[in-house]
Amino acid sequence: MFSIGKLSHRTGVKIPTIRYYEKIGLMDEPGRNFGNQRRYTQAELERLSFIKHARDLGLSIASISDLIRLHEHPDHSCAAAHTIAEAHLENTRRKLKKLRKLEKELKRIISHAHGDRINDCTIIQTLTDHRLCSSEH
Amino acid sequence: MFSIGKLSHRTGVKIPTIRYYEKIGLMDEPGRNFGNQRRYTQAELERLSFIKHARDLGLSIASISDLIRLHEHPDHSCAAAHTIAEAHLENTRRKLKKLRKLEKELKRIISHAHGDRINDCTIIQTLTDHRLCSSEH
DNA sequence: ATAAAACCTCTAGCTACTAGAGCTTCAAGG
DNA sequence: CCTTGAAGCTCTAGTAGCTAGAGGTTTTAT
Repeated sequence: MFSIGKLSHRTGVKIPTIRYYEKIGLMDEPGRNFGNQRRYTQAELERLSFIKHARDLGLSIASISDLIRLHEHPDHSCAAAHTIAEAHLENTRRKLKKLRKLEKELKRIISHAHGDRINDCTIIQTLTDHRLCSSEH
Repeated sequence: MFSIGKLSHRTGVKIPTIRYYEKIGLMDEPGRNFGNQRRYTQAELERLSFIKHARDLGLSIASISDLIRLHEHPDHSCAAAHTIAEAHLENTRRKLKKLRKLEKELKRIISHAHGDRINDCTIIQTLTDHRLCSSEH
């Protein structure tokens, strides 16, 4: 049995976050001791690790919720889990693509590659006038 | 003079968002016509374009607010604008780095590269047990 | 016995919007 | 001039995923 503090320490999930997960139903309500403090089982620790791990990988709470539901069905469909993960990978790739573009554009703006003089504050100029941008974004 | 609808159309910023920007002070309160409807000037259109562009590049409202303040000071410091942009580029790069790691890890989990059998639902397994991960994340 | 650390609940705040209700004003056609 | 539909108005509440703070109780260690 773990106190919420121990659980937090073991998983790296902050205490208020654990209580928040409980509130939104991502974690089940744990048992309580005589003083009304939460006591967690090993299974609950594992559940929280799962959540933490998935969050670290960028999955939304909704997706994690789905995964947990799949996990709890003894005849759970791996294909469905696969689909969720693939969708998230796709999502991650889209974000990557966008970020790469942004990085490029920011780099260009900062290095005032398109200007002649140094001190015209090309940063503000470029931001004001979209036509000064090299590419769509 | 532009109505809020025209402004929205020209900049690509949604009407409720424009009103939101006004509420938080990012856009100044515009003039009104006799029927109490907002009328925007060319300068206000440019301001909104600036904001839109900066948001598209991923800058936070707070940073944009800072940039606008710099912009409004006639003796504005380009160095300060540079600093804000650089900080944001740094930020973007950090995110990129993290996303790249996530993508790699997701790909690995999905292709169950580490498992032998196909149908153990390695996705859920791996998520439950961090030790099955290849790298830190 | 006492003091500090850990726990409890509850509310409100954060970012950056978005949606909806219920109302008023504007612009164009008849 | 009147009507009708589009566009505008304000206000509140909701979204994701937490985080912070107030004000109280329980546990733990000395």
